[in-house]
Amino acid sequence: MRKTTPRRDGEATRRRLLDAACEVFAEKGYHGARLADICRRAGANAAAANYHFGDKAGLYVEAWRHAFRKDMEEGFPIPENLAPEERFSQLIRYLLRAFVEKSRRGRFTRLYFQELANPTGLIRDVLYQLMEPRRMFFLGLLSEITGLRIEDERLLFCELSVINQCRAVFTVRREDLEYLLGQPFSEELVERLADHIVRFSLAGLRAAASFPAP
Amino acid sequence: MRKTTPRRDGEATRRRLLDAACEVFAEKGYHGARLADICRRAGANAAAANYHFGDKAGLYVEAWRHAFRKDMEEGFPIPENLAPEERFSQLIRYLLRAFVEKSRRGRFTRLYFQELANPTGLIRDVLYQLMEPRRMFFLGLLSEITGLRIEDERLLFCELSVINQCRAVFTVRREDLEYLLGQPFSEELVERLADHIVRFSLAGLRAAASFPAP
Amino acid sequence: MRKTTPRRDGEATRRRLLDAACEVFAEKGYHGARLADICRRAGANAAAANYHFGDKAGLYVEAWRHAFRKDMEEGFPIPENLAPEERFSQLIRYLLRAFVEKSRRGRFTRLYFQELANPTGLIRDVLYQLMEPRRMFFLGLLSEITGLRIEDERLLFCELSVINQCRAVFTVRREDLEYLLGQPFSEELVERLADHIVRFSLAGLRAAASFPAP
Amino acid sequence: MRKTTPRRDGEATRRRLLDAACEVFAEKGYHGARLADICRRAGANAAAANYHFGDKAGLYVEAWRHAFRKDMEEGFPIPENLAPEERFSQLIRYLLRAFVEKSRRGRFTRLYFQELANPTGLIRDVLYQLMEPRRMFFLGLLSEITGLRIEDERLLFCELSVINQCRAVFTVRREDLEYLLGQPFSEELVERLADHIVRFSLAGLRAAASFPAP
DNA sequence: AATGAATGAGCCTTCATTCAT
DNA sequence: GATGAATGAAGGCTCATTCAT
Repeated sequence: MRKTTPRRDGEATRRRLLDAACEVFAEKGYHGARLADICRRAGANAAAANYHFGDKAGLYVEAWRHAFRKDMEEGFPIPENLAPEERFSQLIRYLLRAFVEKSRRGRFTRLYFQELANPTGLIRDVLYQLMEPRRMFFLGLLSEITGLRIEDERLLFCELSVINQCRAVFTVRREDLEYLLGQPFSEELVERLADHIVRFSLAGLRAAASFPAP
Repeated sequence: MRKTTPRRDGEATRRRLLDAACEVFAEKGYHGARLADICRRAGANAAAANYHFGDKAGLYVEAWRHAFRKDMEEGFPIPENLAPEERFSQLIRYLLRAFVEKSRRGRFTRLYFQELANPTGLIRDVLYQLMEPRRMFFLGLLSEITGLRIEDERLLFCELSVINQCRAVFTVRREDLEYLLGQPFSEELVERLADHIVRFSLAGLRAAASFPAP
Repeated sequence: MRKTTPRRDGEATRRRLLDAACEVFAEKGYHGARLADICRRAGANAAAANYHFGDKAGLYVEAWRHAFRKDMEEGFPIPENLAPEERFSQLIRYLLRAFVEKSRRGRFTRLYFQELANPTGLIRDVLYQLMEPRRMFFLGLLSEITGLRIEDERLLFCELSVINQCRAVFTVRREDLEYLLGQPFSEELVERLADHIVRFSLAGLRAAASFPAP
Repeated sequence: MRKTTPRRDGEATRRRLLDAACEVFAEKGYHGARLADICRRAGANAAAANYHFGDKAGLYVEAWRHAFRKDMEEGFPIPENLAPEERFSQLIRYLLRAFVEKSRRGRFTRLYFQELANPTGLIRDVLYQLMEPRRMFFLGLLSEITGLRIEDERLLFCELSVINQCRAVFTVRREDLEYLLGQPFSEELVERLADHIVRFSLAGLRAAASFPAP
């Protein structure tokens, strides 16, 4: 059900701006993005962004919230009754597929990795606070697999190892990836890469867990 | 053999510019770096960079060559008679230490990871051609460990997995890293992280190798 | 008699806008004042000012009329049976106190001196025509004291001398005043300054009167 | 004597910019002045100001220094062997004449009163520190005349009274002045006004001095 | 009567680049 | 060989104003 009368179309413009901002920020990063581009893509005046969001930084933060909110509503579509390794496997696939998808969720994930690659510091609060549940979900999963406690440095190292393997797919230019792998980019390639990361990481996790704590 | 009389001290200025460029590009990335900063740090006029290298892109490419050349002359200081796993271990440590070091080699490594994080496309040739021997050295090592051939997709995936684990240290902001790991940054932390990556990756490599080819 | 039914509460909004405009214009001057600030302070939409008054200049003129009307209704609360020197003394004190007061009259006086400091030319008519009675009152007082006729250049010079001594209090930044006088601002300070201006000016008036006309 | 080779004409441009800045700032005040106007009037590119002075604020400060330096070099051309009242008289005339003059000194004085009318806070240091000798000169003169010590509040009040009488001439619009005085502006008018201020003030000074300290 | 939304003109500033010396 | 000087393009932002409802 929609509102009977979406107050004029301010809401619509705002949304178009946010959508455009997500796309452009995800594509070019914060500094690379041009406010004019975003407004043009949203079919709005160059001052529209400032009207709705105060300034570029404000738009960036709201774009994050926008992308994140949509994403969170969906949640991880992972059955809870599976073995942790299987859930891990599905999670990795889920993450990597987001890269290929043109969906809103893909956009969010790219936005996320852009911020990781070039931190602006603008959304530290949003990033940390809103990501915390996701991160805890992920750490919990790793904890189940390894038997290590969440505070254990070894577990946190593992988190880094897994996450950073995934990051590559989002931050390397497609043509560089193609060069490195010696084949054209394809959805199947991403699937096989996801398989690899799962195998590689599950073995790594076990090895890390079997090692004595520092 | 050198030229008998390097014209005036143009050579010296040029070198200072290259050194400064390496530092600044490594620190801020291509787009974040300001030509004026580089020239100031080199103790040269703001127009010096353009005079010597044509434009910003030219300076960037030459800075790469400069950093790379210096780095290559030194080569990997890894004894060849060790077991491949041990050489792998030393290599990872060598890479990560470069992050902490203020040395020229540290600068190069940071430059490298900056380009990975924000590819400019400007140094594709330099990157690929000049990196090839390094990359082959690394792939050869992985091949020795896994028994997989260099063309094998599984091996290339492994390369990605290992490299990208190392990338984090260079591209994540120090404060974010401290947040994620829940402890202050220190050289010892980097050492333990290197240990982790070695263990995690060696297990991952074995797992990847034991899997049937696609 | 009022209109029986002031259309809706348009009248109320209009008045709130005028009040807010007086305050902000008095505080920041014409160019320093932001239409948005005024509307916000009036609890109205940013377009309200233009709706009611056409544009910024229109609002300014009306704000003047508004402030002035209120002020005039009250009139100078100075007993007419006192000696002219005593009335002069009370008038000066009355003016300077307006600076300290948060009252409507204080607001008007600040508005007035703002216009003197940075003439906009927008309210020349209002300023001259509406101020004329006040000015005549003041000139009459000076005439009584000096015995000079109102058209006498010497009297007009005296008017300038007295008025401009008062201006300082309104147009100098409080911290500058504190610097110049070497003491913190206080109501007592203003009282003593008023005393000084009265003494200084009465002596000056006499001297001016005793001088031969040019 | 000039430098043999004024390095290119950078110095010249810089001076033209400063001259233009003095004029425009003196005319419109800091906020009213447009950087573009200044550069255009100096026959320079719109970015030239930023090249030479960093930003608008920097240009403003330097314009002050520029105007002030020239002014200071000349100094007050007042014979020291005259009676204090006579020196006072000459000083007041000197100040007011500056308004009429199109000379550099006139420009400086207008700049000064602009800042008084609309303090930017940017040149507080310049204003206070560099003005201090002038102010001390003036206070010393008032002290000689009144016999009051420089710290005496009564003397400081007198300073305000005299200075603020002079301010009017600089901050009131010429047409307003003509309206108030009922005659066209002329150099002779300014001379007579100066005479008046001298007489008015000397009487006021004596009166203030004869009054008991608070 | 009043407002949310949108716009466009104009401003300051940054930065790579060019030119004359 | 090197530089001081200067420039133009472009970006973000502010603010009064207008439009449709």
